[in-house]
Amino acid sequence: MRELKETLRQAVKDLFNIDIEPELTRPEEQFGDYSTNVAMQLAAKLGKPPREIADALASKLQATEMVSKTEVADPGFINFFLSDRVLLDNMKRQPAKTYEGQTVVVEYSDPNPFKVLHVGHLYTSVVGDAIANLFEAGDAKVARVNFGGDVGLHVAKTMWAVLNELDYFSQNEPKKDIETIPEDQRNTWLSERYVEGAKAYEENPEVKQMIIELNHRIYDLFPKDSDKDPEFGHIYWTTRAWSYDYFNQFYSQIGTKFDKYYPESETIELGLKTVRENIGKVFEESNGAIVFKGEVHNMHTRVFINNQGLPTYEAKDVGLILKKWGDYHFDKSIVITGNDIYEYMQVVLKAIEQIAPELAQKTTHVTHGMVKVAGGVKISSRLGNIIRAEDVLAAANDANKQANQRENFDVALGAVKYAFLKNRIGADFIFDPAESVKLEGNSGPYLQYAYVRARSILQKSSNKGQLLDENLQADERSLVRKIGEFTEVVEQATAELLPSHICTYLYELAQNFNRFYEKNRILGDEKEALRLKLADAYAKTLKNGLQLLNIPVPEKM
RNA sequence: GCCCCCGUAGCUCAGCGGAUAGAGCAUCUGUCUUCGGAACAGAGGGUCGGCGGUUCGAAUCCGUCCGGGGGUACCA
Repeated sequence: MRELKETLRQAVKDLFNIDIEPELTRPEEQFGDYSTNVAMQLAAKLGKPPREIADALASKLQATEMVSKTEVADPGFINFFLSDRVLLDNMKRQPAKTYEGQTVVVEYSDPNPFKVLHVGHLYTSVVGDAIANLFEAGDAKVARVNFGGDVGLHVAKTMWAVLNELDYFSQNEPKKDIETIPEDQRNTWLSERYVEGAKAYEENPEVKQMIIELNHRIYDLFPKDSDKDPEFGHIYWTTRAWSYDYFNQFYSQIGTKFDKYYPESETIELGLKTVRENIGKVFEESNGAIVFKGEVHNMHTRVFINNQGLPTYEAKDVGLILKKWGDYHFDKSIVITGNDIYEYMQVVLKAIEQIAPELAQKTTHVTHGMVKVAGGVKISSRLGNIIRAEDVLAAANDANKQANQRENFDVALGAVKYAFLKNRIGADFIFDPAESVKLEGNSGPYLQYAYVRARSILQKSSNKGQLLDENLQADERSLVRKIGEFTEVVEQATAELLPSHICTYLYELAQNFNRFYEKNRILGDEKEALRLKLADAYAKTLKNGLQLLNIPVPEKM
């Protein structure tokens, strides 16, 4: 409420000749629509009791068009009650265009080709989508990007097992053709190879050596040229394509769409070049490797180029940040990852800060916790004791089907997404697929259903509703007040990078409406016109909010 | 050892400097032949991990201790 803040600032200036930035908060409903603590802040400065200051300010602010009532409460809160007119107008507000003209790059999900998508990928995809959407709501130009390791030791491990499976290490001729793997099994088959390769790498020194050599051979395929190492190249490029197909298919299933994939292979050249150019300035040689000494910055040392001359993840990340900059010239770059790589990223960003300070300064690293699945989802030991992303969705879908004797993937997906999003980003949390689809209480389906109900009422009437009657009764007023908070919540969620605020708000909003709806008629009531308008504003807000979270909004369930 | 994150009701989590600490689930009690009840109303249940400090005011900020998780040179 910019206007109210201005009025307040002016009043403080007039009365006490002090310039302050007054704080306006949303108090509990009983206390009013907005509240300020300026009197407490000024008390020490003025040497007066806060209550006295509050009284003076309140009487000065008594009668304005916006505010119908001002109250002072102990120890010195000033509470403002908005007029019904203003409250009704607030329902029409749009989120502030805080990021107009800005470009925001959001990187998330980041699965590695040749490996399986697990719950963690599902989680960061959901959270990343929501954060990206929030910035779009603030009018930013948003690029959703995805970084993944198509080169590196994990790929070499997979390729070893692939070659082994295709008889490349035996005397048998001819070798098996990669294309003979049935299409619907390809991705699982490939993920199993990774687990196999990783195991062999640990257990068999001979294999370990082969894998290390394969790693070089993979790097040597780049830059891409179909004539390089043709037989091996064919297998690599074919299986790599399988992985990206699988990713795209999965993302489309959950309604995610990336603007750009950054395979690690595309960041190597720039990463290596940048690190090498800065040896002696930022990086130094140590035991044959190129490292960044973090200790002077109260961090730890990390290797950027290993003693075989290959880039580690660190050098690739340097390349990635520079690539992103070249592609987007972003105002803000957000990278969402698990909190296990917090310290790692601190070091990388510190290194980049020495090379391109403005890029480090524009980058925000959001770290999230681990999703611990409570039960009801199978754990795949063949794929390395992980919970696959697709199994989580399947479990939610089954639970929903059982509870409702009917399949509706939108509901299952909404349940999972909401269960993920309602938690504050940061700490580990437990996800219970059965609980999330229960459709009661604070859940995605509750909100979807709330929307469906409201739409159903609206569709029964040809009356579009009107705001003729501006005398709101208590529960009408409460609903209007809540709807009007939406844009503020969106702005806060964006600024704090916390979509969970939207979840909390939407649930409170739906409860508010359900309470109203329980006690009052809409259709056929003498206040039908007003109430239809409220129901319409409510439904639209609910839909906007769910769409911001990228949760499906079905019209019927 | 050093660094980072987490510890709020039986369980899962909100709240992150303000007014009696909130919700969902679970337990118990009501409403109820619905504008779609996947709802609504109510009850019980809390040393906000412990101890200090800062502040008019601390679950929230700082210090310290305890408990859990993660990171700490050629993995990502």
